[in-house]
Amino acid sequence: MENVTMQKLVAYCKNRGFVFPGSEIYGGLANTWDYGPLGVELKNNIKRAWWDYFVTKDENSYGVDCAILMNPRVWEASGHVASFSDPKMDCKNCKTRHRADNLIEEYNKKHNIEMAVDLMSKEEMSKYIKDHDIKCPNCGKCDFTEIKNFNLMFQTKRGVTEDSSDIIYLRPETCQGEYVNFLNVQRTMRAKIPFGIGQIGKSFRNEITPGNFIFRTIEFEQMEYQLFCKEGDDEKFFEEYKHKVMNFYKSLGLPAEKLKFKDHDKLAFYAKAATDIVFKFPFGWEELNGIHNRTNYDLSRHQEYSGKNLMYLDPVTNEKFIPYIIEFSVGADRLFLTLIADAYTEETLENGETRVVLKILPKLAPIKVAVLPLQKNLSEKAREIFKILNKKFNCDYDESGSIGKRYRRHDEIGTPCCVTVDFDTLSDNTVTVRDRDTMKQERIKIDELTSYLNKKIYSEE
RNA sequence: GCGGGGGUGGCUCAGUGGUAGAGCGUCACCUUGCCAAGGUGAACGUCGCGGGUUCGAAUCCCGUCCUCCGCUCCA
Repeated sequence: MENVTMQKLVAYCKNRGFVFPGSEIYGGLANTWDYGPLGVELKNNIKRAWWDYFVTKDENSYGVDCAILMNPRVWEASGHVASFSDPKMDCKNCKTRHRADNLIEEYNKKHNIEMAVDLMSKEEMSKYIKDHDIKCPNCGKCDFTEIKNFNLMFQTKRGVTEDSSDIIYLRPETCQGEYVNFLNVQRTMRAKIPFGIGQIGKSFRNEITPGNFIFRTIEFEQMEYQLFCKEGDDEKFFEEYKHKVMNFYKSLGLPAEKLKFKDHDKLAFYAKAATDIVFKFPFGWEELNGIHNRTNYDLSRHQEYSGKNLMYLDPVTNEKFIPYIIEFSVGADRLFLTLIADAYTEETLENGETRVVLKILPKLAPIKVAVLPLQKNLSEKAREIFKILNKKFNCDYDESGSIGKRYRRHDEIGTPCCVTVDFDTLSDNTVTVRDRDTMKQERIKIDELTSYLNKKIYSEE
């Protein structure tokens, strides 16, 4: 169980209908993945659990669902246009990669030259490097490839004519939608600070090196939450939410020993404090969830760039101020991987055989109940029961193969309960309910089946 | 982006220039009274894609895409 490899997880996800490589029949498209029939159920359950926990069941939280395409000025205000794009080039001699602007700045510093490197075009930078014989810091040769701009934001064009002024971006994070709607939410919900806005939606990043299956992809779904609070309360809420978020992951069944906090060594320019919750993936401890104290940077910038007043008026004290923001963010895809990696289990049975079990929390399981006739000539009764249960639960009906084989099939995809119909069912209206984890069986009356399963699948304790 | 390995039925792979294979899985029928039993039969491949060499290419050459490992990168 400890040595589950990524290779195994990818194969499992593909073979069982959780996740397929994107555009597979055309040879694929790197770092895109499609969720299959079981995957989409699991992912929806994960999103629902997050939404319930942070938005629906929190009195001071509101949800939004914002447009992926936003006015390009948003990304100028956020800093993405300026700092999400790097001029990169490779040394032809030693094959290392460098940022052209950094090399020029270092050179200028050494030679006491003052100039605005930010304003140089890539052609100018190339020429400058050649003219001044700026050398590769790794091997000492001056022999570079052309400079390429790596902009981590995907661009597209609005309008039918191709004009550079029509460039718009696919959002690289969802939170700007919450910021620009801060006043709309506050006004319409008559919200008082502190309050929060949550959003689940797709984001896009032209990552240079994505990888590790769905851990880092160029298109991904974020679940982000912004708490708006008063300056001075920010540190208190930062601490409070760190633990609230950690408790959420534990409530999904993730073990404490595979989760820990990790403070950032260096902070992003907008942040006052940043802590990650990291998870022990098969490829090491990596970020699952980020928590940031973004100060009033975002709303201040939007106030500056939009020219609109984004001050909050405290109705009690009549103070006016720009709220501080505590943000936490997790990828739905990354949480999906986390849960699958943790739940995937290969178990050795008493008879020496192994079974694969997806030990996922029942409420997250893609299929809740499987209805299985012991033999095919019991299918009429079994289908009757299936029809009753399928109104309430995501159910599967399976009559092919031996009963043991069908149990194993459902263990493998995490189905918490199997309902087996046998000949006694015809006379006494009871069925066998078999538990995924313990493999134990109970005899339950059909009348009581729905409430029995409901309790077993959705009870929190 | 760089270096190296790889791409053949759904999966794991064999096949070094001469009629595309195996195991597992899937489906049908038989059998089967609770934890991957067995039998019979069937379906599924333009060998990643494009071009070239050749009488003939899964096999040799070129390009390209995808993938794995390492580096680089990841406000």
